[in-house]
Amino acid sequence: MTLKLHDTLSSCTGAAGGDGPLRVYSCGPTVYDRIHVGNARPFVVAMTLRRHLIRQGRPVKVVINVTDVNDKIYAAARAAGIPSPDFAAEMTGAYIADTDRLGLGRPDVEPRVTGTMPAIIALIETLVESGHAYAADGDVYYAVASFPTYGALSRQRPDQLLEEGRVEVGDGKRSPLDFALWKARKPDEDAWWDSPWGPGRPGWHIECSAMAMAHLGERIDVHGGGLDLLFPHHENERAQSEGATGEPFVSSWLHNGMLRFSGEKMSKSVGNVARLADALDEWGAETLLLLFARAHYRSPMDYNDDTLAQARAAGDGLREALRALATAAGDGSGDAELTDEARRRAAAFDAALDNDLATPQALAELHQLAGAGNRALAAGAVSARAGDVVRASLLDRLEVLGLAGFGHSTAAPEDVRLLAQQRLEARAARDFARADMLRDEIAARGFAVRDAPDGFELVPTR
RNA sequence: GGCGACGUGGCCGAGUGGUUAGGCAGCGGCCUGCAAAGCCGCGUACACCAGUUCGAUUCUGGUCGUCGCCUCCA
Repeated sequence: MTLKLHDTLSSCTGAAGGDGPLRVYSCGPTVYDRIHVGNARPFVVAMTLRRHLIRQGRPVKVVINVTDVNDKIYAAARAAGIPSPDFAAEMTGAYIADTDRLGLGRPDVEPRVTGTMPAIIALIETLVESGHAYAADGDVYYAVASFPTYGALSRQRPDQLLEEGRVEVGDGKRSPLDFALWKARKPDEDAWWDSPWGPGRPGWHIECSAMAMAHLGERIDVHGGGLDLLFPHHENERAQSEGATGEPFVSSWLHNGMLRFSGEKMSKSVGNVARLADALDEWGAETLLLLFARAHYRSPMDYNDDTLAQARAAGDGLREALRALATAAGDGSGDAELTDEARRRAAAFDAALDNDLATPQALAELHQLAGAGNRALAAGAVSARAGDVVRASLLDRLEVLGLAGFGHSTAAPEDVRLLAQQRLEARAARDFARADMLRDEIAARGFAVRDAPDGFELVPTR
């Protein structure tokens, strides 16, 4: 099985990675605020890829950085009245905590800009020495004209960009297209580092080149991030990295589509954001993960109550199937057919993910298996043993998507069981008014009661 | 204006030159005291206009529309 990914540079879908661990770098957040749901998408994509490969025993190394020095951080810290390093540390902690709640685990390395300063400065020095960069009054700029294929990744033409005249003209810049690798310290900036060019801090793009190379080497397999980072961020990263090494930097540039909120991109600058933590509070990790998985990572996707409710409903179906399989006690006449289908669907799930992380299709395989299980179960044809096998195979793949929690069932507490028992008795006495009242009471305590041949079943609501 | 992505049934979302993706919602039925869950049945969609073809949702050209980037942005 070969992993194929779509590469933005070539706009082709092709084999990703060779021998050795798949080296994946994905642009993480700038921690000037709590992250929103859109910020979580590249994290989910990278971690899904990681989990998919790990489940199959294929080696992978995922690096997602944290940008903890930046203009916006200075500004936000100032507004909050605390030192910017403290502010950045606090927000970094919040980012870790928020993404932890998704239940996808952590990347292998999560480097901070502030912890990578020597590598960043060394990379800038290399670029200066090789003529790709020049110093000017304590700033250092990348000379875009020195990189012939600048614009190839984002399909921008340098002459066209210049014509637009929208690029910022810096004081010491030779060309308006040039961008800062190092920025001299400004008087009100309370975090800075010494460098050959004087005190200051790195520009936005150089950090990612340095961190990727520091942890994955000069050539990496996959570089991910939001489509909105394509230009200028990734274009500049490519120019820096390849300028420094003279070699191709990335085999597959992976760009995820934007989340749309009310028809527009969810973005802090637009102001239409839903914080990840709030979304998790309201909908839970599983519904959010399912929402992401239901759309291909490159497609734009709508984030709203309707799409979330649909994701939740789809999840409920899988949850039900798992619950039912756990209670299988049939004659086993359908075992062979069902376990065979489970094998086929599981393989198809893997193949779908190998095909440019086609999560909607992968999910469809699971839904089909769930349906097959329900049908066989309804026919009383599934033995307890086969039920377990199929259930385990379903959970095994759901785990890749972070959805193994669908298999957990909350046992009803004693008081709820007592109410259900009383309802059973009321029904036996044909006191249906009382039975319905007890059902409402049970519902108020978070459980749905279902009649079963041998009594009742209590299922947690949500 | 430049560059790019995309337009599939009520919604989400695969896919293919001629044969049912799947899910959710909806309707009818089975089951149930009523439900819930599950099962059975039901929708012939592919933006528009031309062209190629025996045949196009799938190929070609054009039109329209949506979104993104071109500026901090996942």
